[in-house]
Amino acid sequence: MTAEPLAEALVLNAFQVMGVLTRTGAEHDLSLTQLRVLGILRDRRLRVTELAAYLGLDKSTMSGLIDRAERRGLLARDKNPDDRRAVDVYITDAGQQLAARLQEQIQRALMPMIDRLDAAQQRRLTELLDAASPPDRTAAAVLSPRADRAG
Amino acid sequence: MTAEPLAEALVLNAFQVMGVLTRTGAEHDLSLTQLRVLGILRDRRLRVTELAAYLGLDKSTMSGLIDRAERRGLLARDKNPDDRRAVDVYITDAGQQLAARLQEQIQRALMPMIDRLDAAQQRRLTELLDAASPPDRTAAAVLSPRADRAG
DNA sequence: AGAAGTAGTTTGTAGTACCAACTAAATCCA
DNA sequence: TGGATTTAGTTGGTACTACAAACTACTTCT
Repeated sequence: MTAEPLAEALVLNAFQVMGVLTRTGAEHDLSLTQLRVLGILRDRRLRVTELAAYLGLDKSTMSGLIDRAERRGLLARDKNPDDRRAVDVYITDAGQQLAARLQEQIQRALMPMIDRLDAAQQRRLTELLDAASPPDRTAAAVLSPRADRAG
Repeated sequence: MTAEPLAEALVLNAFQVMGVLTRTGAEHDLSLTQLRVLGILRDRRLRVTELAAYLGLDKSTMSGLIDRAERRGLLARDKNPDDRRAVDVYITDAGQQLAARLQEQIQRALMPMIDRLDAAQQRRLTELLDAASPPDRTAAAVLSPRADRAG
């Protein structure tokens, strides 16, 4: 009782969307985190620590995450020429292709939800979600590159 | 291009909400999954396999999850009297209290998002999210008990 | 130049999640 | 009825995720 119904709806909705992301990732043997990494690096080259900051993870966690993605040929490391302690991480062509395929697939998988609304409702929902979103740059891009610039 | 902006908004929003849930859970040493288990069992007593089905997890995963929650005194097991192969899982008083506290905390943590909208917008967003949600009973309750009955 | 700080990796531990193999109990069927 | 099959749950093995602490290499500060 007195439960904030919008909070309820947001949480329920988030679980549904995360379910889509998790299942889509799983089809390609990617965890949610790996999905985010791929999405973030789609249009950026970042240092290990920057990447960790985007994801809110420890740098030691990033090391392993990058190792495994690198072994799969999705990401690669480069020594940073300006600061020789630093390591830049970037997405490979194979990673780029996979990211594009994931984007399509995620959009397709979200269509059942989207199609329950007519065009006007879709526009309105988009507006309201955008309005509710704090301008938070740690919220990772997962679909289009630059998604997190929109906030 | 041709990127579905609503898909984008839904994903971004989902990450923001999941961030809140993850952080709130972490404050109490609960993973997202444990959070969901607690939410689901708030008003239900389920067998291990039913619980696994709700969460989309393997029953062997459930065993471990329940073990750890039981060790912490949040859940308990009971032999099912009707089917002696089956094991019922239920929430303890301590678990119930923790779940209530989590609900409050999650709602509070979502307020920054909610407060960006005025009352009419909040109502509208709730309606649209509900309208977009497929009537999916595997989408778990996390806040109020019975959240998943609303769909 | 030496001290302090920063970037990233490595190591160790715990939790999550799967699959395959197993035990115990229920159901099927013949 | 009584053995074969199916179902419920646990156990054991493996891989990934994540953190903290310790460590190396490099940079920056004084």
